[in-house]
Amino acid sequence: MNATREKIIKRALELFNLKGIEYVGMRELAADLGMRIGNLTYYFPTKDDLVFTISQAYTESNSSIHSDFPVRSLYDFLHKNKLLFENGLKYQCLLLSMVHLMEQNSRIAANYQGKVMQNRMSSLTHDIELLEANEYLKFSCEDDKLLIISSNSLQSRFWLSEAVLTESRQNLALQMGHYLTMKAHLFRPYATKKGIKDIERFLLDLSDD
Amino acid sequence: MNATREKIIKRALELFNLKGIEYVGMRELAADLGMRIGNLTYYFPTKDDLVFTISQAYTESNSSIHSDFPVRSLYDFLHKNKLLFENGLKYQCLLLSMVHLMEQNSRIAANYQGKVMQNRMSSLTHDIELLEANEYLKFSCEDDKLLIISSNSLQSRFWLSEAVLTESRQNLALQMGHYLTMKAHLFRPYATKKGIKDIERFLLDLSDD
DNA sequence: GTCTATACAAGGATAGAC
DNA sequence: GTCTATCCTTGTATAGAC
Repeated sequence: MNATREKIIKRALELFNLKGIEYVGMRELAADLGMRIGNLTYYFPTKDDLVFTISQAYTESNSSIHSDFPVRSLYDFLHKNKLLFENGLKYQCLLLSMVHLMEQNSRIAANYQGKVMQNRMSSLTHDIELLEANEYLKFSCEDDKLLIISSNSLQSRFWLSEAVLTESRQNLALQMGHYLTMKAHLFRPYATKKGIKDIERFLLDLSDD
Repeated sequence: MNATREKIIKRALELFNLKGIEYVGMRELAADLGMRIGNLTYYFPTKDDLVFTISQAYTESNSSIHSDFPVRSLYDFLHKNKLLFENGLKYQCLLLSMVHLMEQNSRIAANYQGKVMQNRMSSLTHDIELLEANEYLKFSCEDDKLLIISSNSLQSRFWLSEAVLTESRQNLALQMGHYLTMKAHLFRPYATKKGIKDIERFLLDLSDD
């Protein structure tokens, strides 16, 4: 629990979120923290190490959300997604540079393509199948189920990227509600009566915020 | 119609698609073309100019598709989307760096946020409303329509990014069918009987390829 | 263990000789 | 139209002071 190290991580995340990982230089970050580059590289030998550390914090907080909020109803599922979206917003720099990080930062790539991606997919599949078993969702064929999982995954990963094309990096929080509504509507066609009630309750929550 | 200029554009697009715009240096491109950097900058003063030129070719080819293929049925719409996906694949480097280009390349940003984005949205809205009028689609509320437009837009922009996270940059063509199927399924819940027939015809086309 | 100073390589950009 | 030389910025590496 090194104080300087923690301060670097905290401030780096702030600047990365504000301007984008690629646009914050190590010298700039060091200057902002009132230290020299050499000192920064003492804590993080390379920029990739710093970004990897931040990415670990992100995946860990995501894991906590998954373990802390078991999905029993469609409402639970949508609510959990709201928490995941909020967490994504906190680490927006990672989601906005996902493709590049996976191609450039070998530690992130190895970690992500290893367990992170598998966990992500299996927990999503598990949730959907539980909602089907509990009669919140109903699929007319297996294809529908697989494709909703797939398009849900895409939407979760890239809503922030889409939002940046409309608004600036600084106003993303304002658009979150729209993309959560979109997610709810993705599931609506496959919802049972019970499921629709949950969706409407969730949408009501959103309009209250 | 300068031959050298055209050769540069052609080869740049190839290398950018292969490795990503950010990972192909001007020196590397020059060497590949058997010329010096200075000569390259004679034709394209900055890398941004080169990328902007490529982006113009992309938006122009997209516009042609829109004007050459008027949408009369849901099948037309899906087929047009297939052509747009194929064109996106040809210019994958742009779609894979969209967010960064919009934040970094001021000419692309100005152009895109000006007419390109408006055209994109208005032609999509126009198509959907025509399909509704011709009874291929039916929406129970206005919200459903707006949200399908929105999520369709997101899917079109980021299917390639999602594909890269699963496969390498080199094998994206293989995944296109999956994302076209996903698109068809996005519209399925809102399709009339007539619409469903079109969707099934389109899916049949896909499985033949 | 913590930090400064400095050097090196690579990439984009620019001026000017031919 | 082509090429050399040079500059600036960014990531990275290392020697050494305290």
